[in-house]
Amino acid sequence: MGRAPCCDKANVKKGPWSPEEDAKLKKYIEESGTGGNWIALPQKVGLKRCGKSCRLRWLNYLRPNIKHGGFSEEEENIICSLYVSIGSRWSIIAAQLPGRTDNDIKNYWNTRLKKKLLGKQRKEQQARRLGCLKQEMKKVMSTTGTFNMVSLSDHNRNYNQYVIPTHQNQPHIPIPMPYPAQDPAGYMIDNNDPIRKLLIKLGGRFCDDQNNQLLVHNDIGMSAGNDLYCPTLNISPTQEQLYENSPHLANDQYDIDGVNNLSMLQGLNCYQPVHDVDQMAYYNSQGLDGFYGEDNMGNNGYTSAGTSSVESANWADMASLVYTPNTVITSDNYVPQDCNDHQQPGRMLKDCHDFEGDSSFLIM
DNA sequence: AAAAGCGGCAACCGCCGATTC
DNA sequence: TGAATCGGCGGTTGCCGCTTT
Repeated sequence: MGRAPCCDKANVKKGPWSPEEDAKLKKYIEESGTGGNWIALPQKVGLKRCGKSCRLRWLNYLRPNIKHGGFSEEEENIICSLYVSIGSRWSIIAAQLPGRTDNDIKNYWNTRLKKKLLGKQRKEQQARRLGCLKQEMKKVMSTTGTFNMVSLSDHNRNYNQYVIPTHQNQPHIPIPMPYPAQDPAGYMIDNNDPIRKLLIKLGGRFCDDQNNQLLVHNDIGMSAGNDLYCPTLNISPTQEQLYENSPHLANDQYDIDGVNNLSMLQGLNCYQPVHDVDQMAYYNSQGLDGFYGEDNMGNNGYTSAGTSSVESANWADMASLVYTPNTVITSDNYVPQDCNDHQQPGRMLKDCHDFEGDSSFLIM
């Protein structure tokens, strides 16, 4: 048996709200409240609207202290940081930005931030390719004394195989972003950082929380963002042990069946906040290689549906902006737990192929 | 000047969990 | 206990205004 509709669709007005409707709804709610029943509200107010529509209008537009547009740089940073950490949980992100609605943030991300990030990525990639092309031309000229397009394309093809890894060749092992190593003046989050607090609340732990490093064993099929794990130990706790360490995982509102919790936590590991959008792109200058270029499906940066790669970017794609496999392991980001010595300072993370398929990860 | 294309954003849709009966 | 109902959420749609051709 299907679910009954919340309202009589035939007698309900749709589309943009008129100022009169806004005024009616606002006046009623300010004087009488919602009464805890949105479905019955339109009739009381005298509106031919669906209750859900009233709720949405109130929450997204009419309620007091709503801010529209003009996102500050700080707000952008928070959105980006949280997006790569917890994905498209707009209501949670909105809760960290007073006056902002989840709808606003979602729209802002989809129309501005996503493109801003990927657009910068593409520019850098093009500049890099151009530089390499020039180098190759010089090299060919200096060795052969002459130059033709055939030799260039041969060189360039080899070069591309190295520089632009296909999805198939990309290792699936991210690493803590080496902020202190690469940026000594880097942004260090302290215990009062609101994002840190939020992520801890959601079940994450930080590497400086040394007494409470939390290992999560993911033996459940990985979904979006499944690349995000930091292999650490060969022995992983059971889910019961996990919940024992972190009971809120077992009973908070996000714990649906264990799968969601863990997939959510996959985005929380190695969490580092970003200063700004530019910095995100900077630290991941190779994170989207192949994204705009020809991928191993021969899509030339476009999906078969004709959607641009910008549009098809998903949570995992964005997360890859933060966790780059080409990160060099340093003494600062080296995870001390034994990984059969695969993670050694001086090695690049992409060399740690043996860990593909390992399903343990550490919340850093 | 008009048509086409594009981007931004408000609003809708449908699913899911919680609550009520 | 399970069906009905509601609230909340994220994804998607479609309108509208601006820009480009």
